[in-house]
Amino acid sequence: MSWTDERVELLKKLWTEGLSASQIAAQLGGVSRNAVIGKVHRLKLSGRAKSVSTGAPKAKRSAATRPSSSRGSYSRGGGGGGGSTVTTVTRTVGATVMKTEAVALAETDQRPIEDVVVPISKQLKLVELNENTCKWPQGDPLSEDFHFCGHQSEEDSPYCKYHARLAFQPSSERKRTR
DNA sequence: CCCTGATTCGC
DNA sequence: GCGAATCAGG
Repeated sequence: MSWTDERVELLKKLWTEGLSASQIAAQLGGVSRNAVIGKVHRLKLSGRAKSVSTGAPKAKRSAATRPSSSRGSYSRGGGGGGGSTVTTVTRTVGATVMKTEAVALAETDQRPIEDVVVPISKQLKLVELNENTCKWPQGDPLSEDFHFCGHQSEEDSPYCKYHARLAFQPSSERKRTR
């Protein structure tokens, strides 16, 4: 996956909105959170809402300790999560703000899709969408290549583990209060 | 252990 | 330029 102009714009937008790197990575699809962070740095828009303390820089990164081998694949797996079944996607297309609501059922019955979901053509590449299929939308709902995650989801969750935590977790906001 | 961003460096 | 590996922290 390359960084097209559109993808970069979305990256900037989401980053500015305060989404985490992993969230953005999932939204963009096809890239890891590291890729997102790396791109963010290259675009020189790391700071965000954070204030950088001036006067006491603690840059002590020593890459000399990094092993020169051991390159592997990046994969994640597991299960868990569960709760909400409604996903709201808000995208800005040109000068028009589109809001798409996708209702997904985790039961043995899923019909409401044909009524509420995606204003585009039919179900297009709407895979099978079983109760064990992750229903996380990927891509632009207005585009032909719009599709769903489709990965195996837990029986109690409409999403796979990765998307599940992205869907209902305040992320950074959940930092413990003390 | 889960996550977050930051940095370095081989490609 | 890209992103995996790694670090440092919550």
